[in-house]
Amino acid sequence: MTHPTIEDVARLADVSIATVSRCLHTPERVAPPTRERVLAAVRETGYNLNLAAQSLRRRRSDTVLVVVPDIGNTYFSDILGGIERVASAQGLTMLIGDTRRSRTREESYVRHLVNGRADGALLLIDPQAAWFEVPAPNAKGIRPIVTISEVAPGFANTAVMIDNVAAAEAMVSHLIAQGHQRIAHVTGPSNDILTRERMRGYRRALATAGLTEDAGYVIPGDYSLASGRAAFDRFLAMANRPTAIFFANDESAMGFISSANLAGVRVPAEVSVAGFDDIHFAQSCTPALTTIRQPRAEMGAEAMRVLLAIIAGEAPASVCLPFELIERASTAPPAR
Amino acid sequence: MTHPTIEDVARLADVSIATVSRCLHTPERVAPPTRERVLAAVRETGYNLNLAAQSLRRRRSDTVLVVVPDIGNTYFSDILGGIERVASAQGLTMLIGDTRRSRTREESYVRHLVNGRADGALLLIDPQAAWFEVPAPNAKGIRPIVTISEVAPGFANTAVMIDNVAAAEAMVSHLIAQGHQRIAHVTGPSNDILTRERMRGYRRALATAGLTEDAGYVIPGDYSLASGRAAFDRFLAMANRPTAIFFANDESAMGFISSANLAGVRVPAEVSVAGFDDIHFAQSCTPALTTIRQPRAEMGAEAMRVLLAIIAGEAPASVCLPFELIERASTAPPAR
DNA sequence: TTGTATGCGTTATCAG
DNA sequence: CTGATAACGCATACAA
Repeated sequence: MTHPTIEDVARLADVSIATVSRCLHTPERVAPPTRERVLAAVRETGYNLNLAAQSLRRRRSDTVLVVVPDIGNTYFSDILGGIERVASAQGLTMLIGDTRRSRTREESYVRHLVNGRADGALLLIDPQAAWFEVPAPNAKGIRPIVTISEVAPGFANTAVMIDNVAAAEAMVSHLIAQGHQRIAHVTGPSNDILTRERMRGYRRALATAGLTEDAGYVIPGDYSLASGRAAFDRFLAMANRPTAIFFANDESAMGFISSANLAGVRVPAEVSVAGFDDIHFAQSCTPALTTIRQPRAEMGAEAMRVLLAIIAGEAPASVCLPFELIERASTAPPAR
Repeated sequence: MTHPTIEDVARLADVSIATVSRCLHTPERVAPPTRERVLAAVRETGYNLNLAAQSLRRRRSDTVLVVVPDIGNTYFSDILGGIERVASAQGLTMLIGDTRRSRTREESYVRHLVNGRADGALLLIDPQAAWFEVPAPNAKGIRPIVTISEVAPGFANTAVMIDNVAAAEAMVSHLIAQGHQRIAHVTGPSNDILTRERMRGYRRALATAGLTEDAGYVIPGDYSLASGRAAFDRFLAMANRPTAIFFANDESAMGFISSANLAGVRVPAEVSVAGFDDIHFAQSCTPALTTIRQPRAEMGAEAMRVLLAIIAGEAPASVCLPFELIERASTAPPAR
C-alpha cells in the first residue's frame, strides 16, 4: 500500500479510527491491550500521519516562517541556527523564506503566513511588504510576527535586537579613549536602518568627546568585502588620513584590511580598524578584528521564545539583548 | 471576519464555490463578468487560500525539504541559495531541516517527507537515517530524494556533486608542479565521505608523481578554524617540515594561516597553503587562499532541477559538475 | 474505554 | 459556462 491512512490502521487493528487517533495523541486514554494492537497495526502498515489533514483539522501548522534577505550570509544563518534550536525543541518546524531583497518575493511570503502555512513569523528583514497591515496585530486569529534586529521604528510591535546606537558609540568611544582623534566611518547601505543607527552612535561618540567630524570621513559602503576595498582606495587618496576607521560591519572591515595588507599599509600601526557583528571569521583575519559581538544565535532563540509566548496568548514585548566589545589586534593607539 | 473561506467569497459574489475555485486557478474558463464579480469579492473579503486544505485535496504540498547538517555554515547556506532560486521560480517553497549532526533530528525530518509535508527532499548530509529504506525508490507515490555532494556510494540513486578525488588530485599535482616535494594534508573529520575522497586524491597525486607520503604528513582535522590552528602547532613541532600543506577545506586552511601570521611564519615563503571550497572569505585572507572552487549555488540549483525532473516523471540521474582550481597568493614554489 | 458522525477548506468530477 | 457534491485524512464532541 503506498499510503496507508488512519483508516487502514483501524481496519487492521479492528478498532475505530477515533481509537487510532487517540493512541497516537493521548495513549493513556486507551486500554493497554487495545493500544498494543493499534501500535502493532501502525508498524505493520507503515502508517504515517498526513500533516496536511492534521493541519486542516487542527487549524494550525506547527510551523514558523522565517524571512531573511540573504540566506547565504553567515550573519543571518547564525540567527537561523538559534531559531531552529528552540523551534525544534517545541516541535515546530522552520519554513525559510529568502527574499533576496526583492519586495515581490517578500510579498509572496506574506501570503504564506496568511495562508495558514505558518503559525507565526520571524522577520530578519526591514519589512517592505504589508506584513503589519492586519487589523489589531496579535488579535485573535491573527498570526503573530516578531522582528529581529532590523526594526523600523513604530513598525514592529515586537522585536528582539541589540542597541545599535549604543554599541557603535561604545566602539568609537573606545577608539577615542585609545587616543584617536581622526576617526572615519564606513557605513552600510543607505536605506538600511542599522546603517542609520550605527552612524548615529558614531556621531554621538564624536560629539560627546567634543570632536568634529572631518569632511569626507563618512564613507558610504554596503556591508560587502568590495565596499571595504573601495573604502581603502578612498583612504589612500585622502590628504588628511584618519588614524582609525569604524566599519558598519565586519565584512567590509575585512575587505579593507585585505587591501591594506596587500598594499603594505600596516594595521593597526598606520590605521586602526574596527568592525561590527563579530562574524566567525573576524577572529581569523590578520590582524584579528576588533568588533562588536552581537549574540546572533541567542537573538534568534530569544525571538523564537517571544513568538511562542505570543502564540500561547501572552502580550507582545520587545527585548533588547546585550552586545559586547571584543578587542583584538586590529586596533591600537595611534602612532604619534 | 477573521478567516474568510471560499464559501464566504462565493456567497458574496453569488456564485458557487466551484466557480470561485475556477476563478483562482483557471480564470479563462469562467465568463469575464462572473470573473470580475468573484475577484471583487475576493478582494473585499480579503480571502486567502487555505494551503492545508489545498494540500490535502491535491495530495501534494509544493514544498521541498532540504536537510543540512549545520545551517550556520556558509558552505551549506550558499547551496541553499541556489536551491531556493530554482525552487521559488517553480512556485515551490523550501522547508529547511538542520540536523546539527544528530541522527535523531535527522529521523524527525524523514518523517516530514513521508508525512507529506514535502514532495521531495534534497540532502546535504551523509544520510544516517532510513531515508532510502523505501521500496523501489522513486516508484509511484514514493517521494524522490536527491543528495548533494555528500554521497555515500551505492546509497543514493541520484546525486549532484563534483569529483572530489580529481579536484584534490589536481590541487596536489599543482603543488608538485610548482616544485613541492614534501606536501602534507590536513583532513576533514574521519567519518566524512568527502574526507576520504579528498585524501584519496591527495595520495593519488603523490603516487602519480612517484612521491612517498612522509610519516606524520597526514594530519587529522575537522574542517574548523581551530583544527587549522592545531595543525599549525603540529607543523611547528615537525623536524622535517613540509613545504606545502593541502587542507581538506578553506576554513581549516584559514585557521592555519591565521596562526602562521601570528607566529611570524611566512605564507607562502616558508610554507604554501591550499584549501578546498573557495568560500567567500578565502579571497580576503592574507595571503589570499589558493583553493578549489565548488560551484555551490549551481550545485544547489542543479539538484533542485533534477528533483523537479524526477517529480515530473523523468528517470533519476546523477550529475557531476566541474570544479575549478583558483590560484591565489598562498601558494608558491618552495624556497630552496 | 470505545465508536459514530461531523466538519476542517479545497479541488475535481459530473451534470445541467 | 456554472452548480452540486463527493472525497482528501484527521480530530473531536457526543453517545454508547
